[in-house]
Amino acid sequence: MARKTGSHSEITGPRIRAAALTLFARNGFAAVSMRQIAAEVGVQAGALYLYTPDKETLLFDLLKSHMDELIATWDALPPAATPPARLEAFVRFHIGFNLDRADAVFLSYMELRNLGPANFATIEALRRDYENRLGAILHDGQAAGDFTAPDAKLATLAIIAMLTGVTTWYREGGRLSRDRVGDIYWDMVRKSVAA
Amino acid sequence: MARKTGSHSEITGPRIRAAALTLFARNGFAAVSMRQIAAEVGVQAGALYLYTPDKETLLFDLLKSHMDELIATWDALPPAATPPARLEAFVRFHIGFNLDRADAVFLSYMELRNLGPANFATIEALRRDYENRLGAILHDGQAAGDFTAPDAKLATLAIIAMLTGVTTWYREGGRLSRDRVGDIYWDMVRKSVAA
DNA sequence: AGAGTATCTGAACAAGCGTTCAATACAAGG
DNA sequence: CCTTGTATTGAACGCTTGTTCAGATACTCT
Repeated sequence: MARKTGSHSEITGPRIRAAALTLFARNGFAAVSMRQIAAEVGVQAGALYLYTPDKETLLFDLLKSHMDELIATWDALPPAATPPARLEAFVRFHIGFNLDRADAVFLSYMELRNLGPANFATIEALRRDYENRLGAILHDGQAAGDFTAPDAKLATLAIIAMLTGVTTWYREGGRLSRDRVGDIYWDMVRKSVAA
Repeated sequence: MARKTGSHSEITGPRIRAAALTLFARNGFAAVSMRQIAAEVGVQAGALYLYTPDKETLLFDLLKSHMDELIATWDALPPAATPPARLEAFVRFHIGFNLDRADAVFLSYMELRNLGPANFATIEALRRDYENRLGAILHDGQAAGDFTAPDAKLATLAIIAMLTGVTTWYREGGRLSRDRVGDIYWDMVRKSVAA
């Protein structure tokens, strides 16, 4: 027997990626087997190879599309007028976007080491690309006298680390709403680079 | 044949832990085999079980002794007089200690999921213990009017995430010295919770 | 109705996994 | 020199791994 009723490529493909994302984030790339992913989708392991050439590429595609979407979504937002307004927008955007995709964020920061050199370089470049958008805001604000960061590059990395950390503890329905978390972090970021 | 010349338990044990720490941090817990660890030490896989009951316990022992040492080292420092001085000491201590143990720090934040529930709870409790030391500083400073953090708990997590992030990019012999990094981060932290 | 194609199964492959254990080699003490 | 105990080997255990592929099924188009 083969081919279940009503099964289609356009359905199975996304389901495989979704299952892989969740399982990789929860258990780690190396700890998850192709058979586990297949079972989650309700399919045999062999069928996965209709959708990915191998396991590493499956991970890479997840990371790459996450980074692409992160950058594209930010770039699609209308830029605010002043550097402080742009910084506030960045803080709120980064927290909100990452909270919606906690699994992908965790993967992006933890499983890069399972990529081959070429794939690793691709994801690293995208990450730098994104960080540079924050770097540019800080640079512009410095030039305009809005900010005083002793080192723009370090401030970029420090702020991103701080914001990304939200995904490790935030729980929906907890003590604080997303907006409130955004308010508090914006207050800290604003002051940390204040002139 | 068995037992190489001059090999002793007091030497092999630490070497196993050191090799496991490096390999786990570099490749991930699940991706590293007992045979790889043994090979790194120059021993057969079976010999590892003279020093650990199983693979998970090996990981747990690494994480536990790291957390114990982190807390003990901080507690052994003479407490500074005022909350701002204590905060500065914490910032510089956390960066310095973690830079010396980048592998262990990475493990502590990434491989908790490979622990069973009991071991997981133990490490989590130690982490909270450590975070509470920063929380107490912020609380005291708030009461004394030195700081204005909108939410002490969030400020704690934000600052720790920011400081721990240093280990992901700092390279010895790079553009900035450790002290300079400490200066810059202290400046940002100080302002972020300023009254 | 029949042909063709896309989708999936189920078994197989060699390799590697964590772990156990009898046999063995060495070091130390008497 | 001989015994005792510790440290280690090397083979073996049953199981799982990523990946391949011939064959079977269901859908689509003519």
